[in-house]
Amino acid sequence: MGNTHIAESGSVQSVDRAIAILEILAQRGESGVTQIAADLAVHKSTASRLMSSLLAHGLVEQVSDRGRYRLGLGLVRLAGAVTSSLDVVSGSRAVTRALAIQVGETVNIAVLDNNRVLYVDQVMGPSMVSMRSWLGQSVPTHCTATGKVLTAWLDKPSRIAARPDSWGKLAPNTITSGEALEKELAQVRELGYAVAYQEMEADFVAVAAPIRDVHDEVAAALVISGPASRLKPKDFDSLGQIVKASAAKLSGNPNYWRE
Amino acid sequence: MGNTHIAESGSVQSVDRAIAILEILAQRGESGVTQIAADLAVHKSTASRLMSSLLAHGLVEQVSDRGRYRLGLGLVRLAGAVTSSLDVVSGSRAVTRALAIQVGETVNIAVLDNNRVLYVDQVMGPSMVSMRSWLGQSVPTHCTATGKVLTAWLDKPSRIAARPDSWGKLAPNTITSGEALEKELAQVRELGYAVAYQEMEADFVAVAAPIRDVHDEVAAALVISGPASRLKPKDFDSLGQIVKASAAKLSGNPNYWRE
DNA sequence: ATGCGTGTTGCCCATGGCGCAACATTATGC
DNA sequence: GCATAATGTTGCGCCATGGGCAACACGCAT
Repeated sequence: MGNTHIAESGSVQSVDRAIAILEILAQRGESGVTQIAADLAVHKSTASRLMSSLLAHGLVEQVSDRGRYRLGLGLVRLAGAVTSSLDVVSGSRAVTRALAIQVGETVNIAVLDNNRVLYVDQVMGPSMVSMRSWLGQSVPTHCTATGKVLTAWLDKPSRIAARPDSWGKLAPNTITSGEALEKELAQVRELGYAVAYQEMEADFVAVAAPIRDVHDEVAAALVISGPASRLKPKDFDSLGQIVKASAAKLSGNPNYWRE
Repeated sequence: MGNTHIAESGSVQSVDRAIAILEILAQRGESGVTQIAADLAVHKSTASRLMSSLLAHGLVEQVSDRGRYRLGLGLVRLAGAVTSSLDVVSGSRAVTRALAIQVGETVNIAVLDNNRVLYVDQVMGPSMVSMRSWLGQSVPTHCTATGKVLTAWLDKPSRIAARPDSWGKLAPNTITSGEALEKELAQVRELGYAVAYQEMEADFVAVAAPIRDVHDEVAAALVISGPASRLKPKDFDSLGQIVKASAAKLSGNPNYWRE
């Protein structure tokens, strides 16, 4: 995220600055007025007034009087409206709940967002091991089943843009080169689903399939996840077919899964 | 939420307007530029430019070209940073996961927000029936265990301000008068926990206890919930004691659960 | 083909956003 | 305990930006 915003048609500079503050706080956790002013290259009185507006609406809050600021719960309220409207329009939760019951694991929906995976809805399965809140989390594309599904059908320049900055080994089976990833994505296109078997985290397994828009393009990914002790390689193809079937029910929705 | 913003020291009018747009879209689902302009009492070119800034940052998106707007997934990303930081600072998820395992039901944390209950974190239990995403949802105070906990220890004018606008019967046991609610809240203060037994929804039961700040004031509520077929009246007191014990572990955290 | 409504954008000007300076408060070092 | 430094806030005045107007492009209904 660039700190200086190049003026473009129709944008409002002070609104852009206020949103940049939210993005800085999302990355840093907490910041003071002086630090925010430095990041935005504005005077600290400017930063103080922008923070004041965000504070008044609950989008930021002060950690202590005359101290540092952090993101506020007003954002949780607004995000709740987003996830509710995802369901209102697509009816996705009926499908995701049925899938969670059928396979007994956590189910999520994710989209591609700034070349990373963003989890936008979640239904948890009965497992204790998978008690984890993915909603709102952002993860890399190369080591997640959702990321593979969201990128496999992109053109090559776009697939390359979505690759990680570094190929560190995050888990026993992390893909660590562009070549290996291209072969993996070719297989995803052939099978119609993706698997991540202990690639982002040890013991963590996910199976994902594409949710397509009316133009048959991949708009989102439907994914089930759980521990390796329960999701074994011999089951991957049957699970893949099940997830594909559920994702197909969510595909073809006009005016929804658009980026 | 008033549409006209009375200028106050340190606030930035165009930022206030942009946030007001987000709040309108949260309430309405979708809106057009002309409608937003009318709500804000500004020219539609002003509304169009404000929307353009929000669009550029992903806080809104267009449902279709030259059409209506809705809240964007950028808010889900920002909210994810909020719920992650709740855990980072308070370590609440270790406690909420342990509680979910212990009682086998869904666990949530909620705060009082604009005289309503706002769910800010969630761990789901093993039950299929309780598969429901509360995160970001806002519900009334009088018919929820969390709402009773969040309001019981307020002074009387604040308790009255938190009452619903109407006393409609939402479920078999909905409280339908201020007098009955006052008696209920007195009992909550005495027991140290609250129960909602089929009050907001049929078959839905919740047991909540207060999370207190360093000043011993109620900052948030910890709640377990599930269906009436599993959570029976004879169990309420033991469940209440268990939730109180878990809430106590989350209490006394400086600089966190502040409103 | 025409009329209507919506959303966008160039232009210009009035105003609101901003930087400066001063101040209050808190934290830090000695 | 005191002096200094750093942070955040706020009054003031200026000017750069936000915003209204008008014109335009587009989609839809008739």
